[in-house]
Amino acid sequence: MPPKKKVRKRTINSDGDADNEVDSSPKPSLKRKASSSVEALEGTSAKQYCRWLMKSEPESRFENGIDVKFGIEDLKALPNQTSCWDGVRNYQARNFMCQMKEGQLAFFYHSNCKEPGIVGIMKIVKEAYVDHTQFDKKDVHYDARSNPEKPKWSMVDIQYQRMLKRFLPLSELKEYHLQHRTNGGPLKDIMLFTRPRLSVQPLTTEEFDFILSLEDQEPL
DNA sequence: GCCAACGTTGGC
DNA sequence: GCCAACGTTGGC
Repeated sequence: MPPKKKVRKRTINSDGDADNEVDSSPKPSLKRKASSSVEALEGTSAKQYCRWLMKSEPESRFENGIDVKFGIEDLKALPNQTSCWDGVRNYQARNFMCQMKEGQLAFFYHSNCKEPGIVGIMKIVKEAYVDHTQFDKKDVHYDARSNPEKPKWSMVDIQYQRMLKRFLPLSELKEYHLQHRTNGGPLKDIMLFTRPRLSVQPLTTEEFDFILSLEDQEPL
């Protein structure tokens, strides 16, 4: 088992079923099947997702008396700088995690904090497997409706890679997003703003590369 | 702490 | 299957 962490990951909800998707989003485009191909992943456009953005809270916040804080510094401090990304309780987010392949990269995003934004890069080191915290009554993300015979929730393991050369604030990403929406550009459809509450989201390589290039640019 | 957006639940 | 009520996310 990877380091046990209290990772922040979001959301509670329930129902559904185990491994086949269930995607409650009323949203038009994303309709996808559980695990399958990258192809299945993206609704209408032919975008390929092989990069990710994962949110976690770097500041203390107590849920049922348990601190859910888990920032990039916490990840860095773990043995192997590796952790499981447990606690995701949203079908869309789970389904995206199930699409992740070993070796792919993800941005570590700090949410619900003073300075929300992207702080670093991590790598998927273990593909989706059962999130044991769903059966742990003491865990913040315990899900009484999940059955061990048919677990509902999955997680992946991720490993710290590096910090970005500079912090990329949400506000700056938003400016680019708005700009690109008007004039065209790689961030015009980025889920960070089109699906603001999704805690695990895919990025196209264009989106990922553009964001990464910002670390060498002056802040807006 | 507020609150908008939106996902989930459950009555019908 | 609709939809109102409720709960959560997360920026501000």
